[in-house]
Amino acid sequence: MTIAEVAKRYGISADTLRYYEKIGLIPRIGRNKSGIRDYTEENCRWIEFIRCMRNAGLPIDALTRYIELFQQGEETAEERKLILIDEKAKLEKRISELNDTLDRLKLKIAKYDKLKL
Amino acid sequence: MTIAEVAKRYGISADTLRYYEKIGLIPRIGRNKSGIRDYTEENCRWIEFIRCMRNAGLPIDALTRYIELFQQGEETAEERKLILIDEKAKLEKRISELNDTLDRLKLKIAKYDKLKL
DNA sequence: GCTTGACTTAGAGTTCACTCCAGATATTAT
DNA sequence: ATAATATCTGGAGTGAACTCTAAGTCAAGC
Repeated sequence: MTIAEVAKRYGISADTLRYYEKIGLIPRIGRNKSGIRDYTEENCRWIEFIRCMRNAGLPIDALTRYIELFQQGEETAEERKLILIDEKAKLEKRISELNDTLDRLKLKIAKYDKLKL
Repeated sequence: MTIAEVAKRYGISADTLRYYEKIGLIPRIGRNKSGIRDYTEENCRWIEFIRCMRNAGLPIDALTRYIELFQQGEETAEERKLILIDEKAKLEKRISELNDTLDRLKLKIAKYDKLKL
């Protein structure tokens, strides 16, 4: 799959795909004989996963580390799992904060309601 | 209250407090006769509110607009309420996305569990 | 009365996460 | 074969949200 196809599929620019590869946020993509990237389905699954995690605010450094370990093979599975557990805890905390802010927003709206607006 | 005291109270730098004032994210703070900011309790409540909302990702432009309207007086209450309702909807959507990502993270961790790690 | 330290302003600098550009090479259409 | 289009690389540029600097003012302590 070409970079343009993948870009379209996930709504990411080709520049961003190259950038993600450069910083190690997705694995190095294979090239054809003339040096042009050819994305596999597995590459696509990574891209989709990373997009989702980045969108939820997971830090780039945790994700690059995760990829790095993944590429080192099976013996890094435990460390990878620890990263996920750590990020899960942070995300739960974040969601809880957002829920608190949401409650506050609802309360403020309720005050405007009382003014019959 | 001086800028240093407020900065300490909310864990924000004095620079950030001046910056927030400059871009209209908090109201203009009154000065004493020698031009030095003197924060009232009401100013502090704004700062705390804005901090909380910014932390939840509410956009600066929505918040500056909210402040602007607030300073225009009671007749802007309805428009202010609409801003809050709009941001509440966006925040609910965001929380729901984060919950989806959290589920995905849990699922991935569960897979590592199955490998007895 | 002089130094020290907190404050003021305008504006420059920093970091992050892209986003764009220039120049080169490759593929596709005519 | 030529023109148009897509890709490559390294590196420069961008916008958001601060963060820092310089040069100056002011009150308090010695």
